[in-house]
Amino acid sequence: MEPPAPQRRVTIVDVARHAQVSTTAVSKVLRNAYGASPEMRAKVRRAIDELGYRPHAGARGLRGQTYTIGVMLPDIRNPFFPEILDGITGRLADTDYQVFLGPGCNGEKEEARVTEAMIDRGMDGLILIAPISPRAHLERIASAVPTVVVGRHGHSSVYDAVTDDDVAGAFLVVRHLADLGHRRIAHIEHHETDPTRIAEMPNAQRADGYRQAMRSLGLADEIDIVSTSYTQQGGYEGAKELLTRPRRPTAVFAGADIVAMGVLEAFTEAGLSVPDDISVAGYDNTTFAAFGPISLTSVDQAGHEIGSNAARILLDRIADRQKKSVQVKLSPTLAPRRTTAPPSA
Amino acid sequence: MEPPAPQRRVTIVDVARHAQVSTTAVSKVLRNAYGASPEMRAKVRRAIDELGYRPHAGARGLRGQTYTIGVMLPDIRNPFFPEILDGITGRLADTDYQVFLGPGCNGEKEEARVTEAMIDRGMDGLILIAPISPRAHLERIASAVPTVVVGRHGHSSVYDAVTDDDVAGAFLVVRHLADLGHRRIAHIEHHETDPTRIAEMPNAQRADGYRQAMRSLGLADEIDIVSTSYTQQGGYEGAKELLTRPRRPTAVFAGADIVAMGVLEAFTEAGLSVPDDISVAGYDNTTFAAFGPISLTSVDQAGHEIGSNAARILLDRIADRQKKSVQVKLSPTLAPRRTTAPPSA
DNA sequence: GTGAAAGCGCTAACAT
DNA sequence: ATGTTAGCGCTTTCAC
Repeated sequence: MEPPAPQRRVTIVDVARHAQVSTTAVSKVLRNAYGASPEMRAKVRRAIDELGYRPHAGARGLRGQTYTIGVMLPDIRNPFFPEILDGITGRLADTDYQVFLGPGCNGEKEEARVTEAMIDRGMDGLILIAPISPRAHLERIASAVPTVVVGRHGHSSVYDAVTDDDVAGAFLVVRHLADLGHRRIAHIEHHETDPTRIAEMPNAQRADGYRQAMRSLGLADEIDIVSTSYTQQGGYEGAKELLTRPRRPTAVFAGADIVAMGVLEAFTEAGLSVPDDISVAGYDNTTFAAFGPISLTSVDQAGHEIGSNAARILLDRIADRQKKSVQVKLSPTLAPRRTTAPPSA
Repeated sequence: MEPPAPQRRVTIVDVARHAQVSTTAVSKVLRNAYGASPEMRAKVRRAIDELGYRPHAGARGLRGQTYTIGVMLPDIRNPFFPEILDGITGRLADTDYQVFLGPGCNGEKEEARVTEAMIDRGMDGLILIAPISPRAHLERIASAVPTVVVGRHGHSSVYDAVTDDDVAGAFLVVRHLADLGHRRIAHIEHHETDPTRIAEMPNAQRADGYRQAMRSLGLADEIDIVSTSYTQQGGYEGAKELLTRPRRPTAVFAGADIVAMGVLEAFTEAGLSVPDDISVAGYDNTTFAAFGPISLTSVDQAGHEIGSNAARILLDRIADRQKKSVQVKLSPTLAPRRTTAPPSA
């Protein structure tokens, strides 16, 4: 009775021996590198299949790459992020790269922990989605590993950036509401404290776009912004506050679908009917917004394209770390639904 | 003008030199291993801080552990999974382990790709949430790396398992509806084809629980199951079919909240009022269900506990790979809301 | 309690 | 085109 041998993993040495070639040859085949004849390639591939060999990423990383891409996103619960993710994995599907996600991070400290963990694991590239860390920190990360930042406006020479045009998105909403006949259009924004970060954050851009749009439509006097947060709770509170106005707005532009959810909840509680008594629009065009019984007018960010662009740019940068940084700004579209209608008055 | 040195990473050798000790000593301190005096520990820790040293996980993995836990989950979009995830990360927060998620996998092939990628990256343990791969494949994975399977019933001697009692959950719903006075209670289940897998899947258990509950309440004649899938589309189609019944059910138990969403959509379209004309209950108690304007009666699976239990058990198994496998079955509770009410007739 | 040295699986530089 | 060899950063014997 032999003790059950703790089955050693098949290594490149086993493959080399089995194929009667050197380990170098195997390595070259694995990486599709120059310097292996077709016959050699065939021989090696056969051996790989027969032995069920799979390279050990950690060992590869010690000298070369790990073929691993890390994606950091702030909150798994936000139904917009899966769209981006699909775009990323779609673009990477027929490459040797494998994607791993960091667990949701809510604060700067969490972001730092996750990005460090990714770097420590030798990941070849990072995609940071809507990070809140200061730009200096992002640049430190990017100088350690190829990095694409998604959802931060502004230009960096160290990292590449993919954004959606949030100003344009806000314009779409305001114009849509104005076209319906609304004048008293209020906005609920995410309160931003950090002065260095403010100009780069999508939420600030949306509020800015709202202001610009209102002015350009001659509605400057009607500008009405409530500052809470991009959460359901924030939407709820913001809506409550808007209901106390002497002249109640006839339409509310929430900075995110999740905020609109809170708004809808508050209005339902207050006995208001949407859109008969008041119109509501969101941002992100989440599945929530698309859900029939809710049918929320929203802005579609083309998350899939954002993701595939980010992945493509990251691969380019991995291939050439010296190349000039790239900025891509995509254009949103409006998804008009049943929560917006002409004002009753 | 020096060319900007491509800043080499700080290694254990740098730390050892800086602290005037051997690399062995540093390694011991890192792993809290036996054989280092308090003074030595202090000295090394100081050097680590001063140099900003962080161990390279890939290199560690070549000999020991990578301090990485992989979590695979079928679909990021399902709002139930983040709860489990929070439970996992919460339990792991003050350990040295870092969690990474595989990107959503929908099929067996995808699951295999992700789990292989995790193993190839030397992950120390895996948590597989609601996997659909055949049991034999799960056991193969588990024999390569410590594994906890979440949401699969049945007992394995190779992997540990954490489940929620789906039969009990179905009972909760049926009893709740019966208590309200319903008799014609229909169920929408996820169609399962694979005969070997069927007994292990939560969806099958829920359908089973529904049948048992109906019988035990003397409603065996009213059993009415529509077989579609656990998607919004599946709920929509299932509801459509139920509406064609000669004697329409007065209540529908959807096997998952996402299914209930589709049911609600179909009923809204058909001009039916919920719960006045017909009651609807879901399963999972997602944020969707809790959302005020929807307010869906649902079953709460205590996702957080599921996650923390899975993480705890995984750590135990990493510590002792020979120990007997463990099964934990948690108990669900009912979250009654506004989509269920006494039947009108 | 401490350190020297071997080696984990792979790639890259350097022969041939 | 192919093979030999050094070494990536760390942990682990095994001496002392």
